[in-house]
Amino acid sequence: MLHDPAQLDLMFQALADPARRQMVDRLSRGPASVSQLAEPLAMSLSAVVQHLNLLEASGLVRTQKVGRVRTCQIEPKALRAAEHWINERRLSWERRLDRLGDFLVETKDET
Amino acid sequence: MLHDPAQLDLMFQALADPARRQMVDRLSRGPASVSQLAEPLAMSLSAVVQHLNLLEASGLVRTQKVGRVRTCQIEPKALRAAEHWINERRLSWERRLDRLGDFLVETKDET
DNA sequence: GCAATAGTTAAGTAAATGCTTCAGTGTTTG
DNA sequence: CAAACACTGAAGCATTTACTTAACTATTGC
Repeated sequence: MLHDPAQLDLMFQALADPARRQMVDRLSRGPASVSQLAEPLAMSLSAVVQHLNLLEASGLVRTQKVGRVRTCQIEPKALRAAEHWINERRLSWERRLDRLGDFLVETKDET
Repeated sequence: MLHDPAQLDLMFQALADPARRQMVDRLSRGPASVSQLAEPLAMSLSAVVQHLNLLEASGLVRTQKVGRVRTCQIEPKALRAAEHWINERRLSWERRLDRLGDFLVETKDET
């Protein structure tokens, strides 16, 4: 479910915005309400709610409402999925470089 | 230089687009020319060049022109920077959960 | 019950994004 | 040298994005 390309798309899209990354950063230090998330941001509460909805749709953040306050937390599984996508590509490249290096070493003294 | 927030911004922005991620994916399997990058994509070569320029500006891809062909490769250091950003936030959250778990275990038999 | 609090929703708008086409620029190849 | 090749750049356009304001709905505290 987390590796389906549509979800991955939403995640990277969500992480593309500085305000949303700041929200994720704040949440990485612990849960927060919508107003707490909004506090350091130079925009209306309404804008923050819209960002938060994107973050939730992407799976990066989970929220639950108790009374009138919505408490938000990070969903580490989603973060891990994005991390994993990048990591696989990087490793694929680096393994390729390693093989190339091996080949060069092997052929070095075959002149 | 890679951890400066502006560069990180460009990187996540670059990774947000599916076509650009597909290009990164292709490049993770080895270098490619602009036309080779364009081949699987359902858009004009010109559009691909525009995506490529973003990828290069973000630091994720490095290119060099020899004759009339521009050869592109992944810059693993940049990928690592994006990876690192996500990883730190996830770990920060998970460490917090661990401490919380420890606390609950420690307090359990103090009834 | 009536404020104040915490958030939600809708509508509008300016700017950014992701394309397209078209008219180039250098570079090889026959 | 001429034609094909591999891009490149500018202009234009439709859509999406990131906001804003304003009106509204639930809670909670006095």
